[in-house]
Amino acid sequence: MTTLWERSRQVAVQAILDTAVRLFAEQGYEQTTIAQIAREAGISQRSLFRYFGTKEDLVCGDQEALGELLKRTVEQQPAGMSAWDALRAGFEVVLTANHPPERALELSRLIFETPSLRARYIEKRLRWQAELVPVVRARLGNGPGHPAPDTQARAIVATVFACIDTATELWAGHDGRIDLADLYDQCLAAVRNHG
Amino acid sequence: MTTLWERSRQVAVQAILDTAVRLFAEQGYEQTTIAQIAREAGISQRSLFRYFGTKEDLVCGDQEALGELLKRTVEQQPAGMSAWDALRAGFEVVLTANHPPERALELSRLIFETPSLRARYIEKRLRWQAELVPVVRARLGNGPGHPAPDTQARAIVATVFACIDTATELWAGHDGRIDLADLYDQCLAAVRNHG
DNA sequence: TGCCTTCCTGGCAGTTAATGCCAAGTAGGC
DNA sequence: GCCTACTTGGCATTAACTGCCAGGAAGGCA
Repeated sequence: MTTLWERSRQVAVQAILDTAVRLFAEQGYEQTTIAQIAREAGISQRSLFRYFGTKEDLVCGDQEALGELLKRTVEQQPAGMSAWDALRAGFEVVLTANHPPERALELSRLIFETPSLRARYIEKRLRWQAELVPVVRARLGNGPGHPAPDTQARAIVATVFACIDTATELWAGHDGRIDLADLYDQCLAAVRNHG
Repeated sequence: MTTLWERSRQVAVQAILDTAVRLFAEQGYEQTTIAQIAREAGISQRSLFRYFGTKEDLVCGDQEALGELLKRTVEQQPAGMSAWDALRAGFEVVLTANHPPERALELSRLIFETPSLRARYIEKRLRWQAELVPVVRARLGNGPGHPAPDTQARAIVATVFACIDTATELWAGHDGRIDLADLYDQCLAAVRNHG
């Protein structure tokens, strides 16, 4: 059994992560080098790259797990529920499963104020966005005219993520004082309510 | 007058661009090095970096000009026009001002299949998005209840770009056989038409 | 306890993108 | 024909990665 290895690996990952996030917050992402993180975390540069494939993964590495959770949650919503409501439910679950709010806020700020990081983050997200499309498509086709369900599903997923992104940016801008789910609802309402 | 300089610069830029895009198409983006492009274009590596700040700019470098055009076009739409229609008009203008379709298709495919390129592209797009928000906000406030116009404007802009992105990806996937503007309209309809 | 397999770790060298610096060249004004 | 402005290319350097190899620790087995 590799239990000990796994456990010490977890500890190491957490220690590196804490060091990295602290340094990023102190001196900015671009100004912090891998060498410095490795030194302060007491690990070799080479091993750091084995834990985290890239520097960006230090910030947005665990997005994959959240993407998986989102997909599963949306799938498990009752069959009658609309695609929009199912996605909204999934978003809610991911929110509660995420980092503690303080840390999430710190990470969000870092991502939003570092253009290259933000772009990478969105790019990663786009990958699991694609996996969500078939799940959403399964909830369409009820309406009378349902032209090009694939196009429809992609557009819906893309829009939901655009709103999540916008809401998160506003949330970080307000230092987390406004409820994130409320902001998301406002964004979606601005888009879907015809004026 | 720096006319001669400007002109020879234009020529040089085009020659480098052609070389780069050809090599990217032949052997892929990651597999092509700056050294190779410089060598085949008959220019020093140092100068190449002066023409194009980064390797990514060889592919999505002229996006800035399009962003400017988009913003100006949206601004100049008649005052009564809704934000959605103004953005749609801007999109249309950008489409016609873009590369010839064949080249645009090649570039789009390259961007969508190369993660680092796509990230860079997103990063650039996020910048115009931010600049468009005040322009769009100026077209709101007409409705009866207009809560948080900033949130509203951001959500609208983000959604429009999400639909542009989705439409472009579908367009590239269909080898440009389906009209891009039509795809965009379908995406937006899927989002805004309550079912 | 001693050996062996397996996996992890660190160091070293090398690649690639990107930046700063400085010397050499070239266009245009006087 | 000189002087200034601007460009170009070569050199050195940095930072993110990657491949390779030697050394070491964990766990199984006699």
